[in-house]
Amino acid sequence: MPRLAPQMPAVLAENAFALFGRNGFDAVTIDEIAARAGVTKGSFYSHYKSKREIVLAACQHYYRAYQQNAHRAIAGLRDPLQRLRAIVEMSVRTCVVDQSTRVFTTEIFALSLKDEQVRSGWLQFYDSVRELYIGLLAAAKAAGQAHVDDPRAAVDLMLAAIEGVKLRAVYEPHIACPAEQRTIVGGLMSILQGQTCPQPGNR
Amino acid sequence: MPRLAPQMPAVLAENAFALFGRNGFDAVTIDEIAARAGVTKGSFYSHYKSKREIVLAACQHYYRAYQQNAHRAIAGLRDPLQRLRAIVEMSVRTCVVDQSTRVFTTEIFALSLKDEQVRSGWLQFYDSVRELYIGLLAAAKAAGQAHVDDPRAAVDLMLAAIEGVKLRAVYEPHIACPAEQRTIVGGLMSILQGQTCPQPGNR
DNA sequence: CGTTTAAGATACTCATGGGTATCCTACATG
DNA sequence: CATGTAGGATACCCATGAGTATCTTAAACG
Repeated sequence: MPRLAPQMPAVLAENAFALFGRNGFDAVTIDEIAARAGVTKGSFYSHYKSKREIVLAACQHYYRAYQQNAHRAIAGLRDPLQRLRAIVEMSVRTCVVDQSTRVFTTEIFALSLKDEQVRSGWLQFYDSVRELYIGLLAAAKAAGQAHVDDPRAAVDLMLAAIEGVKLRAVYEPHIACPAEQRTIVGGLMSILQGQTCPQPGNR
Repeated sequence: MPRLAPQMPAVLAENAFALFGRNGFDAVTIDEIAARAGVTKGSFYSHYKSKREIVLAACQHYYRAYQQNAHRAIAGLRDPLQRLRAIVEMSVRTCVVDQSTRVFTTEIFALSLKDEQVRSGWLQFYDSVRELYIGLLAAAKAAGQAHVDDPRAAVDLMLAAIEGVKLRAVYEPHIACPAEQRTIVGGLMSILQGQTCPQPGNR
């Protein structure tokens, strides 16, 4: 084992993620990824054996970062409804407001239409997120803070709405402003809680 | 003006749409589009001057088809709530169930991240759809069939949910089954009507 | 202190596909 | 019936970027 490089695969994956999130998968070349990580194409291929592999690695990088954010967001909170709201707010903040995340996930959708492994990776990630939400919602319901019949259906619909809002943000960047964010979080929470639906400004 | 070809641009656009909806923009070559329309690349370029132009034409083709479907769906109906429900059902049917539409719109999202004209075209389309929904919802509200405070916000959230459901359908094809469709339509309607939220099976 | 080994650099190959140059052909017109 | 014109066909160019072959270098190890 020669020089300095056990962390090189991770460094490449991070840089690939950053570039993919700015320009999309196709527009980013191996040379760019390698250059951004401070190496050349030759050594890139001694860590990853194809472009597809670095794409998969970048996806894993994203999934891990999301999970960390999620658990950090609810770490200090005890109240079930507060925990639910905190994670919804975190999702809106990172998924909707951050341009790079929007681009990256949009690319994942496009690619997963053609690549089974990308698709199954996303599905696994999505399932874990869904289960997390269902658990939080069930706890809120048990505490009498939500009145929805079928937590699973409510979570599915709410997650769908988040994805849709994310797409809309591509076209209407004003969604990123705090007031809009609050409206969105309110609408999403009302889907989860199962009462008075999208009425802006229900805190 | 020589032979038979005033309809050639439209023929090319239709065939391009079909291929794009199956394989995505990048994977489809000009040769394929031309061949499917019964001509060769040379004559393709006498109708469209770049690949980008045929993509834009295919988008217009899609937008027009959607509008036609929408107005056909509500043509014979008088009751405001029925009209609203009919168009939601149509959207779920064509957007969520049809694989080709899913692929095509996903590609539009990915491309509009990079192409201003694609983005503004979609935005215009989206606005017209939104206004249509808002009008229908306002009518339903006036008839006492919906109780939402802000129809615009409700429509935005509902449309976001449709987009999200469409993406989910890529990963979970069982969404296409009639029972799931009914659940989804029910959830979407409850967002619009502004009462008891996602409870499966509310007709 | 040489030998091994793998990270890294350099310089290629080569398939792909968008775009173009050019020729052909049929129809409309005078 | 000649001629101009535009749709259509054929053959080509060429930029791009993934992947590879091969050389170099420095750390680890006996």
